[in-house]
Amino acid sequence: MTPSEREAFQTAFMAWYDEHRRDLPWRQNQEPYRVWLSEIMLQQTQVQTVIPYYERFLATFPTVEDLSAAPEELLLKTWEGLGYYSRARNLQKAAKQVVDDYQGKWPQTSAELEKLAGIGPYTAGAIASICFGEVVPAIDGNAFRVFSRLLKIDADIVNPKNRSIFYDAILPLIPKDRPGDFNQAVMDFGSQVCTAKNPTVGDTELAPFFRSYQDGTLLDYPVKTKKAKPKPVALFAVVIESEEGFLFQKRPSTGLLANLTTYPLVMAEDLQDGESELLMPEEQMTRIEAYFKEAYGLTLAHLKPVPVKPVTHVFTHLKWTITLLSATIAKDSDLAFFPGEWYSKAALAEIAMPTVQKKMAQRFDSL
DNA sequence: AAATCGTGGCG
DNA sequence: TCGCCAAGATT
Repeated sequence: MTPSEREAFQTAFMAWYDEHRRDLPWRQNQEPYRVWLSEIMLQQTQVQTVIPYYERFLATFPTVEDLSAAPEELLLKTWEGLGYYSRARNLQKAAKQVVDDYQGKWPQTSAELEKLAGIGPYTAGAIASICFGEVVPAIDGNAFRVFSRLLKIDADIVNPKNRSIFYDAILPLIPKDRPGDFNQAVMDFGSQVCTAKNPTVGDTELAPFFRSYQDGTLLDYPVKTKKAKPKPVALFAVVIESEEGFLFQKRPSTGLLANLTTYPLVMAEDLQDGESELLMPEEQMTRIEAYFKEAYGLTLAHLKPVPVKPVTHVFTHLKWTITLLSATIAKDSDLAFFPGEWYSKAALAEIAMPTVQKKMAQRFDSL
């Protein structure tokens, strides 16, 4: 873009923002704690989903000090259902960093912000520009879409190496007096006008600036390679009830659904010995009993299928199909080798369960 | 550097 | 039902 072109674009773009700017809870002021929290929640998550979580989280943890001192159980419970749970753990790590390493005063540059847990290049740019006026791009999916279409940038946005191409293209377009507004304008324009499907760029004053719109190639951008589809995984969930309540399993502290609680789960794959021979239902039940004995020292009784449809749940890279079983165990069973415990209905309300567990419970309760 | 890590909405 | 998408970061 020529300098005069660039200036015309900036003027039109900021004018669009001044007229169409969304009024969002995290835009009430520019306190870093509030902006940071919103940016973490908004990673890969839509505004509509985030709003109620944001309000609840702020009410529960009003300051960075409150968050740094929060019990993990309450932290996860407040995050329950939002997904990508490492965000919640990193949120508290970063809160502790701010309190302990920065004496409760937020670092004010994108470079320093990136040292905090869970803050990468996008989030650092967003906070630095919005809260501290740093002239730096905040390159998210919206930015990739808007600027690939504006400038007809052919670089594959999936390849991290290409991020610098966008960085270099966007940086000179940022008005030096309004970097935070510019980045937020990109988000609003990207999510309301320059959308993935049914974009309406042509209805705005910005249309003349969009090179891809001018030549009818708007929908050819951004260029991105396709992702692999979720890999199918078969599991069994064993619903075990006693006078103490239900037996729930706490997942490991790393990996999928880390630290969350579900019915005891067994991957069908872990029941096979050698080759991928399909097991008959009878044989599967026998092996599940053996598995509980070997892995946890627990003896299952009355193991049988629950007569409901299997529960399916799609993650980013996995598709779970879960067959529900029910069983009992002796009430004096030793749980020393089982990573979980009995939960009464009241106790269940206090702990964080992933959506897939809620689905399973709902399916089981539909009997 | 490719894989991992949730969930809800929409065509 | 399915594929794609939504304010990415971490390993």
